[in-house]
Amino acid sequence: MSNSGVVVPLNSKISCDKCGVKQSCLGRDLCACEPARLGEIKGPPRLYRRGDHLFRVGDSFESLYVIRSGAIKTYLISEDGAEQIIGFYGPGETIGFGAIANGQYRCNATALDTSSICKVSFEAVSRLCDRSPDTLRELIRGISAETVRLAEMILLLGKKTADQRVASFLLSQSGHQHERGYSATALTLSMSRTDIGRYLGLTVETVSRVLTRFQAQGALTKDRKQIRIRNLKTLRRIAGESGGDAFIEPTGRATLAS
Amino acid sequence: MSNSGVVVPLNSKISCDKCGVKQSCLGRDLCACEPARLGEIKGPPRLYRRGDHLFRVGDSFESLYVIRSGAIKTYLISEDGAEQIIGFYGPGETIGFGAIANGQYRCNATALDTSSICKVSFEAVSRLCDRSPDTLRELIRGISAETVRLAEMILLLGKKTADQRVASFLLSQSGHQHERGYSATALTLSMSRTDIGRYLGLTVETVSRVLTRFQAQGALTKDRKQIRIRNLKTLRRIAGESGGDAFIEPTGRATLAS
DNA sequence: CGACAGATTGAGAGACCTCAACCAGAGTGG
DNA sequence: CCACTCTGGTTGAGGTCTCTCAATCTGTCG
Repeated sequence: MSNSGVVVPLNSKISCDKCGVKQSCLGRDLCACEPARLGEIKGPPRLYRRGDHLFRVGDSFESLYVIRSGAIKTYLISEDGAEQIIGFYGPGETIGFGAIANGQYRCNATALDTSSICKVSFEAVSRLCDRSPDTLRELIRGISAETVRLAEMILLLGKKTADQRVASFLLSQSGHQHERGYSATALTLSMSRTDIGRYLGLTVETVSRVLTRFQAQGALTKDRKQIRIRNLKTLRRIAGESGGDAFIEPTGRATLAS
Repeated sequence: MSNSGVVVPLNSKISCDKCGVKQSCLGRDLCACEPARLGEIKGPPRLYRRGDHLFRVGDSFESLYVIRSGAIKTYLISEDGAEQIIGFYGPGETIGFGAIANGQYRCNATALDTSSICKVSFEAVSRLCDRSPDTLRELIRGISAETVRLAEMILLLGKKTADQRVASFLLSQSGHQHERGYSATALTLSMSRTDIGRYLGLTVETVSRVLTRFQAQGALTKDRKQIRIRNLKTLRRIAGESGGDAFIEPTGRATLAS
């Protein structure tokens, strides 16, 4: 796109050097290798507002998107109009991998919050890969990791109860926030209850009820999008993760410590 | 299938030239580029019997596996021991992508039938990628396509009814068989009802009941693993695919033609 | 303040699961 | 050849987890 920075209050001259997510950005070496053509291969971070779309199913594929800040969801729409969220993504993560295969984006991507996103030309990344094995390895590892995440999502949707799904989701959020240097127990969710449901294959009401029950059981406290985990071990046990003194009643629903 | 007509005693000298799936095999150019080291980078096809494992979760990653013939399933085991099948794979398909990210296989893979499989050293493929952009593109496209398939699976598990799941599954099988030059309506399933259930997030009983109902409705006839699709359009409508004169009752279950 | 979207809570319904019995075909061994 | 076993598939009855429908509540925004 343009380097002129009209749309965006962000400084178009922001250097990749100082970017907070550069260590996980596929474009980082592009800056070093082809600084003169930077504008061509990797636009300046653009700002998306809540609800803005990065791309939609069927859009022709040009770029991967690297998230500098904010939160993005990707989703599919079923024939009868229902929305299934495929993933929530945050700073440092890259989206758009599915489009590589056939030149079209295969899901929709929209901002959950105001987000700063770098568009990275896939053509440029490909070129870079020819010379930089590191970049190539990073790209392939990124897509590979995504397949693992999706497979685990399939396990969750295919086999887990509502309690397990919500607990797993919270633990996952906790992990991500922790990785990014935030508290592992004081979560600030960027998505609505509705979106949590659309992600976990549950209705809003079920999500709400489960959270309420978790709160009643002392596993967490909640206030809108602020979730404070009070008992990580309990959540782990409910989620069915090992390491949480896992104990699942043979008959079904996970039980809390008596 | 086999070039020589003999199923078992595979000749280690089998040439990639004559391989039936060479057009979709990542290793195909390895033969041409490094024929002298072929045995090192790409073993001869090995035969796996029903139930044999190609790899398990946690095994250290060395190779991708290209299916020459037969059928493979990949699966995960949940904390409480339930098996969720992630995918069924047939001739020409490559598995093991998830292991690239962190050097360990992240799912289990086992043969559903006697299968002929080529192990392709990932290290060798990587090396080849440095010189062959085509191979690289193929590798990346393969993984990318897998993320798309997994995302669609998530949509199925998160949003679809048992009827829709089974219908989608049958249509998918139909498509694959058709691609491979077989009938699109006379299906020979390589997996058990139990495995279909483990794939679709349903119990065996539900799968069985749905198939029985489809048969009663004239959409198909079944005999063990032989499924003959009698009305493709009806199946498409049930699956909720466009192009099948889609009509879904607002309240829920898809209806058949009256 | 009124309108509105998001979240919560309740009551009832339904799709799928669980438990259980029964059946069919493929081996196995006497 | 015929029990016998065993695995996989089908069918039935009943239970329940989650959904649907609906009402209420809360914080936000104009």
